[in-house]
Amino acid sequence: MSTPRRILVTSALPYANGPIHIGHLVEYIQTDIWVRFQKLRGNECIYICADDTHGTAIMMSAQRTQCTEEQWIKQIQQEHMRDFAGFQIEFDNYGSTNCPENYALCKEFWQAFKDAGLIEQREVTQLFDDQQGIFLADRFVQGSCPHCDAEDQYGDSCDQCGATYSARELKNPTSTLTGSVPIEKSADHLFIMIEQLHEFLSDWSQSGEHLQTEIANYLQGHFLHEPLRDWDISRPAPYFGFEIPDHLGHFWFVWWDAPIGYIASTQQYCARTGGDLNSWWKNIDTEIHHFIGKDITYFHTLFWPAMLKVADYTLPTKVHIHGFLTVGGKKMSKRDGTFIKAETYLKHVDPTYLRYFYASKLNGKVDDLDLNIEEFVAKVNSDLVGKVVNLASRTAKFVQELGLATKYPDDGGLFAQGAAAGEAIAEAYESCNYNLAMRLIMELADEANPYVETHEPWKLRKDPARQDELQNICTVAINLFRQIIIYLSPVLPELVEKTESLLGEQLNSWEQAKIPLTGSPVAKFNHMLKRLEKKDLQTMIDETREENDAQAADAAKSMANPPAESTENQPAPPETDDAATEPTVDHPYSDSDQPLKDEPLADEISFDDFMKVDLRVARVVKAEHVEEANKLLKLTLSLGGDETRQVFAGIKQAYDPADLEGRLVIMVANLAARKMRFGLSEGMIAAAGPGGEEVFMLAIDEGALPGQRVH
RNA sequence: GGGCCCGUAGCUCAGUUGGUUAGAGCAGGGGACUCAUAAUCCCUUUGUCGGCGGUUCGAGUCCGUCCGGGCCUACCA
Repeated sequence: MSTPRRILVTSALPYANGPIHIGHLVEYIQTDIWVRFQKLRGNECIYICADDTHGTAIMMSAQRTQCTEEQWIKQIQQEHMRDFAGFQIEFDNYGSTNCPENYALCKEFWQAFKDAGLIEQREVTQLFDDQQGIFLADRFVQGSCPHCDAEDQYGDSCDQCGATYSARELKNPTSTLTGSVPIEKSADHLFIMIEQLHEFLSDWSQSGEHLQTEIANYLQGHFLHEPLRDWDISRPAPYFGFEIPDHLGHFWFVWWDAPIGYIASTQQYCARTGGDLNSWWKNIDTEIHHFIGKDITYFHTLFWPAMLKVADYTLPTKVHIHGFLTVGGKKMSKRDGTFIKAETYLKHVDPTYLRYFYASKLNGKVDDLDLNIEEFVAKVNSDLVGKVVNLASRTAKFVQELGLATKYPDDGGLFAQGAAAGEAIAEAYESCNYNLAMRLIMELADEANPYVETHEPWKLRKDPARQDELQNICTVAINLFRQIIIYLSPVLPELVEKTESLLGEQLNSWEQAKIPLTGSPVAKFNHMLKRLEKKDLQTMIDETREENDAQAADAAKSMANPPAESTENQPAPPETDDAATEPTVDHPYSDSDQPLKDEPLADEISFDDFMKVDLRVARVVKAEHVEEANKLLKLTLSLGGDETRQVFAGIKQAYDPADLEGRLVIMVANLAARKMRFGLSEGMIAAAGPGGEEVFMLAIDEGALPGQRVH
């Protein structure tokens, strides 16, 4: 065997502003599997992580719950660690970016940048919330677009006309924190002139060794083709973070200290275990592997390598970037109950299932991966229960008294074949192509079950003269099972423990899959894995929905000072920053979900589909009762000029014709005419509501003209 | 508008440096078994490999183009 590799592995630091959900878990499970695999192979490997604890959002959360930031992040960290443990994610050290080790390292990196002459001071004018005493990041300001006057736009760009601008250009700006009108205020900021590292970053990122090709292309296309912009690395007080020693009153931006937290957490690991930090972070013989989501790519592939380079630390061997989780083909959503917290999942469903399912979907690419409920159930039950566990469950009890044969019997080469497959499976794990690894392993299970089938141990059992034969058959079956469990052990640690109890043997090395187990006793077989029931998943989803409803109700109660909360980050691990975090203000209204239940959303359409519908502003020039009709009014609509349409609208119980004449409505102008009992209807009026008296027509703001199209 | 990724059986996907009649699992259909968690085993149906054009003796695999899906980013690439 080759000499053991020395490998340091990290997952992105989860932001200490919200709970872990199943989207986060894609990454932590992916990483945990990789780490367990490396350890199983005999490599020296440590898994390092920590909570990311600094920044404005944390400050706001602490304020809202009326505790100190330290109290807040401590509690969140405990929740995070509890949830990770629940999913059998095993860190060698789990720290916090808010620790003395991290501060010291931040200073060291800072000094290196100063020595290299890469820091520059400049004055920046920003909007400032006087009431809160805080500078406002773009996403914390709302106002009207300076170009098209669209209302309620954020401070960076307009989602109506697409214009980009600075927050200071917004008309009638308000702070989303307090609702007050922000003022302009200047402050000094410190910038890193990262352009000076351009050549290094091009070489490093384009070498083909460290990044997936699509990521390298992305960096080239978006950043490296032009001079790199200076990086604003400081934030003026108040800010929850580390104060910059030689610029008191200013703090390092959270993205400075967050990745350095990887090193700080390693340092804690070394202190605890008597190791040497430099042997991990300043040693070209140590591999460094970062696992991250695609949302934080450029922090880890541009800024972070630059920081390591300047401070003279080892550069990452590989940055493994994964996509987001979708559920049922759609983004996770609170409304659908698919925004499932780790905690909620664990109340209803075995974590083993999710670990296996993610493993079966992960392929080492940046593609998003989908959790489909039906597929989830089918895969887990068919593969794990039906194929793998079944092997033990159908044979173990036959040899409970006999134990395993002392000599491994002739099995027609099955075990040897499984042993030979080990290298291909290992390669698949190594390259994060777990999907392939799972397929290769299941092929082995597909060979093993027919073996049992054709040798019919249940018949031999009844014949006292053929007990040796029975023992041999079961020895083979149990060994094939054991081999499969070893290969699956990075994914399913719990199943390994159960197998260890069954066989009275520690399974902790990949090599064990090459040598059959013989002559040892077999314990009483206990159920290893329940079948996954769809109804358990449904219960979990229902509960998630209820949690969200309750949360919305709470938010409505405490709407006096709407908090800026950012727990709704996309599935990927949200190490976060002011710009990347979308502080989705949980809106204060608690509208019922009934209308959507009554009439679920229609299938998605393309833009072109939408454009087929020609909606027009029209003026009601005449409105009359239709005597024999219960629901209909006969309207004459003008599209301007001589263009008029006769439309029968089912709004009789809701509107008095006299009130309608003269007002503007929205009509579907290109709908095929329809012959009705009372005449021809040449279009429809746009309105909402269940019907009867509850019909509400669309109104349009002053200034719109009949005939104008609605876009 | 630009960039990247993707488009193979009903579903999830494999298809190695282009090479013979395109595969697996699941689902579906038929049969067998009863040790096992209504698990297992055997047999079995299905594909204009998104469309078109090109290179080649030969293309799912290379090139061009178009259509469709996703993501990223914008009057910069």
